Amino acid sequence: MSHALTAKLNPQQAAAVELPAEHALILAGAGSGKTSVLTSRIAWLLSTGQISPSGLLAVTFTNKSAKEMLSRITAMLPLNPRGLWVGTFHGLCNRMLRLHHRDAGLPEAFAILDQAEQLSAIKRVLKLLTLDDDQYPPRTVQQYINGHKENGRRAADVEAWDDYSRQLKLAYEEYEKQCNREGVADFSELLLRCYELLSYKPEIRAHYQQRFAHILVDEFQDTNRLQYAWLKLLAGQNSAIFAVGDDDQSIYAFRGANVGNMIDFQSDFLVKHVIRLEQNYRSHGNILDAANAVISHNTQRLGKELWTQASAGELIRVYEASSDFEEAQFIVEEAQALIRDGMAASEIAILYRSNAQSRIIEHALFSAGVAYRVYGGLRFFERQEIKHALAYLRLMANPSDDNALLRVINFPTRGIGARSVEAMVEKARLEGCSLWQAACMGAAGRGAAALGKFVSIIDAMRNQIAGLAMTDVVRVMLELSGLLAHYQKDKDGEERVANLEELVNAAATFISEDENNLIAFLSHASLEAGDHQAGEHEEALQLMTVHAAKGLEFNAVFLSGLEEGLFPHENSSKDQASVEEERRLMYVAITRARQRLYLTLAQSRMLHGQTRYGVASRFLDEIPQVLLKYLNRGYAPSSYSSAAPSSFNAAATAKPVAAPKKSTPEHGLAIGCKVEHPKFGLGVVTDHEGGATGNVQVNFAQHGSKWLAVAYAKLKVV
DNA sequence: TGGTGACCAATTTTT
DNA sequence: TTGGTCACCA
Repeated sequence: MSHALTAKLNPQQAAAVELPAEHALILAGAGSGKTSVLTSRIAWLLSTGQISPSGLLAVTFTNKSAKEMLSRITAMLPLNPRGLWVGTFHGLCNRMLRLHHRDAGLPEAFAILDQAEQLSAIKRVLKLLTLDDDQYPPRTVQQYINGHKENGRRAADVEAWDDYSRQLKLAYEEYEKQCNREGVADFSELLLRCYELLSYKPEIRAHYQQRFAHILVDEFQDTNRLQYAWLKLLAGQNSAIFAVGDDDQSIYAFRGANVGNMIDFQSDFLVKHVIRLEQNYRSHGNILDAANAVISHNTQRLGKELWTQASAGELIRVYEASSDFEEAQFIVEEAQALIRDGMAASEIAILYRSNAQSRIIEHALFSAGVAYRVYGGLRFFERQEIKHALAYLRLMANPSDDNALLRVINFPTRGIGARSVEAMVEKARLEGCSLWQAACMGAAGRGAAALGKFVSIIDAMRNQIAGLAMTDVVRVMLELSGLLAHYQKDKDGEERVANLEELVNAAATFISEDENNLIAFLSHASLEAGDHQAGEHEEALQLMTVHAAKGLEFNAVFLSGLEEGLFPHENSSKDQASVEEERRLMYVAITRARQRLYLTLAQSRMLHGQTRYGVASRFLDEIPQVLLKYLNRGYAPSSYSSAAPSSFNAAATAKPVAAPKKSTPEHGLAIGCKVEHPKFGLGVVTDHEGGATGNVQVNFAQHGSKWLAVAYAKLKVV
């Protein structure tokens, strides 16, 4: 068995998989088969009978990688995934806290606040303390609180020397109290609370320490201090931690990731086994050479150099555009050439340092009629209508969830205005009770009837759902709350109604894979906000930030905006540490490409409404010239057409490509063009979103402005 | 109670 | 340039 598992691995990978049950650090370079090693290790441990499934804990950062790991393991071995402790840090902490909620000092039905909900909870605290928004911006306070939690500090542990920090500390204290009163936990609370559970309850700690003989950690370079401390508590005398990570891909310091954990791990745990996975299975040689060259400029490294058995491949193409507009044009036409040559659009990525850069590229793509998909944006459980629905569900599960109550008390509107809410908040404060209890006591004056109605709606919901399946719980809620009716009445509510129906479906599928339980469903909704965007598997160009591209790979990658101030970003070019982080980001970007890499920059760029003239990024200079091929040497072309898009088949000499079509999109729907709709008549295209498969906004002469789906609306260019 | 205009700030983001 | 927030008004 063990032979079969390691047969496909290289010697370093195999060595890692078959390490003895001792602490180990695996330095896994980009594209070195990290996930295979992690899952093979698990499969090896289980199949050789060294541990039972219950003795294993594997932790990741994202649900995506947790799912990936789980599906790979269950593909190798017949296991019930539900019995396995494989999940995200937050997911596993939540699981532990649910099991021991009493010992953790949490109500059974505690709700999980996401970032946005935490922010509104903090705003309430600041209002209560009458702290000025300008001096104490809610976002700053949020960072302050999370920062302390991620370093294991409760409000009581925080030092305050001056008035300002005393106020912040006070806000933290009050926020803690509020969360406890309402029975809610934010994301960092899940970790901190679980950490405290393990440290204050020796018998629980001992139980898990004994149980988890093997703890495997993915993306170890991304762990923060608290996550590291949690791992340290969880690992007992007989546990072995198998940490996999890459210090060169540490790009999340800004949200608390501490690469230093890799060094601390080695000394704290007296790690004997450090294995480097340096053979890369993804990229051609030139791309790896460029990546190695760039990252070698960093001083703080554990040291690692990627190599490949693959050929050198093509040179890295550099294109210097005269403007951001022209840069976008170049990328689009070049990408079209690649697609024409047979490359799948979904195998082509356009990367940028900051989201703002996507606009102009999207515009160019749209004008050319090329399908594309932008990563980022709202996720399913973050949509307004879904948030409202979830708030009702949460209120049903836990009436003292004031956050949830405030969100829906007057949505759909039922005549409970700001003053009534204000009065209720004041009442709750005086009585020291929840808003729900205050609401139940009724109100004086005109607001009384409306408030009574709200209370009876919630009561009715709670009475009706007893014994119902999750889907029906959601249905009842949608009916009684009036949410569904509200959006059905709304002329632009079609999509929202569809999303609410999708929520019913989500509840249905949830039952099949988990227990039929409102609380579990709500946790699931908070911890897994869902897909970033629909149409993930559609054939389209992939647009995303370099951060979002981590972990992904593409046949061809366009890395745009290689200018000082953009990449490295100007906010990160002052001190060495942040430049090194930017350089790691560059390293991540380069190593996304399998076969072809384009580096593009623009001499002028529209930034904050002003034209800026940039200088080439220092990272460009850090790549050996021999690896680069300038597509427009001698630059400053008025039009990029001087550089003919080159064929994807590297051996072939660039074949002549048709002269670039200027603003003649294949579907003909560029902004400003006149169209005719069978029902609405004549109009002008004024805006668009989502590419050729997305929507266009048309201002119709007779019927005003409307958003229409390109694919369905029978628009004719006139 | 929702809509409008002034004003300001402006990486990267998972859970 | 864009987007978000906020005060003010019908």
